[in-house]
Amino acid sequence: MTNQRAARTGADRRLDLTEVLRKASLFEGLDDAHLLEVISRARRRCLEGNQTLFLEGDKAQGLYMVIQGRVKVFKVSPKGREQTLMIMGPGELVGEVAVLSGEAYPASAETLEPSEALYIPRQAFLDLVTREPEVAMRLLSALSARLRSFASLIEDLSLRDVSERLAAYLLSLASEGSSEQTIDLKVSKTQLSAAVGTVPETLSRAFQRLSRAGAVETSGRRVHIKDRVILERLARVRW
Amino acid sequence: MTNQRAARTGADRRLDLTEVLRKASLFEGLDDAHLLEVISRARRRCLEGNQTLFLEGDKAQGLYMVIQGRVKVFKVSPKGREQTLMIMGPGELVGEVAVLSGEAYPASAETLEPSEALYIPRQAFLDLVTREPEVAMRLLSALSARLRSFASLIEDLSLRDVSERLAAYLLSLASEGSSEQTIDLKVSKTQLSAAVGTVPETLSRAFQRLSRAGAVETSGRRVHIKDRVILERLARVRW
DNA sequence: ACGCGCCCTTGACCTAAGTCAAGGGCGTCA
DNA sequence: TGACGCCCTTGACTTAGGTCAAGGGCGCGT
Repeated sequence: MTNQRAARTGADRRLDLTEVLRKASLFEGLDDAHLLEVISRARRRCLEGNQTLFLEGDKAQGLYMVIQGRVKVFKVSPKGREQTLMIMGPGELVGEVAVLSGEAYPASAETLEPSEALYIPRQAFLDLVTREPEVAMRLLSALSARLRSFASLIEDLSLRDVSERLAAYLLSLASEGSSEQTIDLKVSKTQLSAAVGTVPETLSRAFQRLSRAGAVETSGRRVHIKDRVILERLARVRW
Repeated sequence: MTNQRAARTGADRRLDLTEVLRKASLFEGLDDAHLLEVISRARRRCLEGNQTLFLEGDKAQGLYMVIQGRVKVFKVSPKGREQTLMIMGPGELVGEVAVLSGEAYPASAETLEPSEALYIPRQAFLDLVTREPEVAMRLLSALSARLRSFASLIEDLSLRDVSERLAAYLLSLASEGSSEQTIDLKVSKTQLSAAVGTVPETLSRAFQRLSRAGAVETSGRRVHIKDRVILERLARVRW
C-alpha cells in the first residue's frame, strides 16, 4: 500500500457529487435547490497525497468539504514536530472555524492520500448558514462534537501516558467498525504517532507494551485485538 | 484575595440581570421580548466559591451563563490531577456543548470564587437557538473561538515546554488588560498550574526561569513584565 | 497577639518520553 | 532481479517534568 506521492488517475474517483453531499450530515434534509446552489458556487478539486490545502496563518478565503480520501489537520512546532488535531473523511468540513470567525486558519491541513474535496468560498458558505437554520443547527452539533474530541485530546495529552492514549485510540477505532476484532489503522504509524501526540519511536514501544500485556497483536497497519478487557484496562477506561 | 470557601453575602452582587444579559455577546441585538422569555424560563443561582456546577458524565439538563465571578471547566485524572480547559467569566456560557449534542457533560465545572449564574434548561435554550438565527450565528462564532483556543492548548501541551506555555499565557493576559506592565493572575498559582497543564512545583520553577531571564518579577498574584521582548522570545512567539 | 492552615517554594529523586544512531523489512522502480 | 528508499523498530542516552518530603510566609480566626 502507499500512494504517498503518486496520484492515481482521476478516473476511479469521480463519485457522484450530489450523492456524497446529500449523505453529508451537514446537508441532510436540505432540499435540492439549495444543494445545487452550493455546488454552483463551489469548486471541485482533485488532490494528490500529501498535498497542502492551507497553512496555519493563511487568511481564510473558503473551506473544504472532503468528498473522498482523508485530510489531516495539524500544528507544527518550531522544531518540526507535528501534532495532528483531527483526521477528516468524506462528508466532513475542514477550515470552517476560520471562515466562521473570520480570521486566519488556526492550523494547517493536508491530504493523507489522493483525495477529492469541494472548495466552498467563504461568502457562499456564510450565505448558506445564514439562510438555512437547519444547516446552522447541524453545524452547531458538528462543532460541539469536535469540541468534545478536542477536550478529550487535551485530557489525554495532559493526564495520560502514551500507552494509555494508544489503547484508547485503538478502542475508539474498534468501536467505529464495531465488533471487529481486527482494525485497520488506515494511516502509517508515523502519522498515528502524530495523532496520539508522540514520535514514532515512542509509539513503537507503546505497541510493544500492549503486545506484551497480551492485549493486541500487530502486523503492518492491521491491529488484532486479542483481549479487549485487557486493552480497556490499559486505557484506564472509567465506567 | 482569597474567599476560597467563604461566600460573601449576596447583597453586593445583585447585579441587574437584563443589563448583564444584554451585554453578553450571545444575546447582543436580541430584542427584549426574547430576552425576557429566556429569563422567565431560567433560574438565577447564587454560588459560593469552589462550588460544583456539574460533573463530567452527568446527564446535561441545562447550561449556565455566568453573571458574575469565574467558573473553571476541567478534567480530572484517576490520580487526581486536574487539567483546566477554560475559565469563563460574565456573559459566557458553560455546558452548552453537552446541551447541543444531547449527551453528558464532557467535563466538570466549578466556581473559582463566589459567583452568580443563570441556569437555562436544555429545552429553553434549544428553543431560543432554533427560533433565533441571530443567536445561532453568535453561538457558532463562540464555539469557533473556543475551538481555536482548544487547538492552541493542544499545541501547547504537545509541542511546547512549561516555561514557554507560561510565558505565552502571561502575554495573553497582558494583551487583554492591554499595555499594562503589571498583570493580575486573578487565580491562585495552583489554579494557574492546572490551566497551563502542570503542577504547582513545576510552575514555580518556570516562574524562576522567567525571572532569572529578566522577563518578569512576581509578587503574589501580581506579575510585573520587566521586558516584554524577552518574554516573547521565551514564549517562542512566531510572527 | 498567637497559632493554625493553606499556599507557595525548594531540594532530591525518578520515570516517561524525546533524541540520536543504527539496522532490518519490504515495496517500487530501473 | 537487484538496489534504493522509506518506514518501522531497537538500543543507548538525555532531559523535562512529575512525585515526595520538608520548610517558610502570610492571612485568618480565635
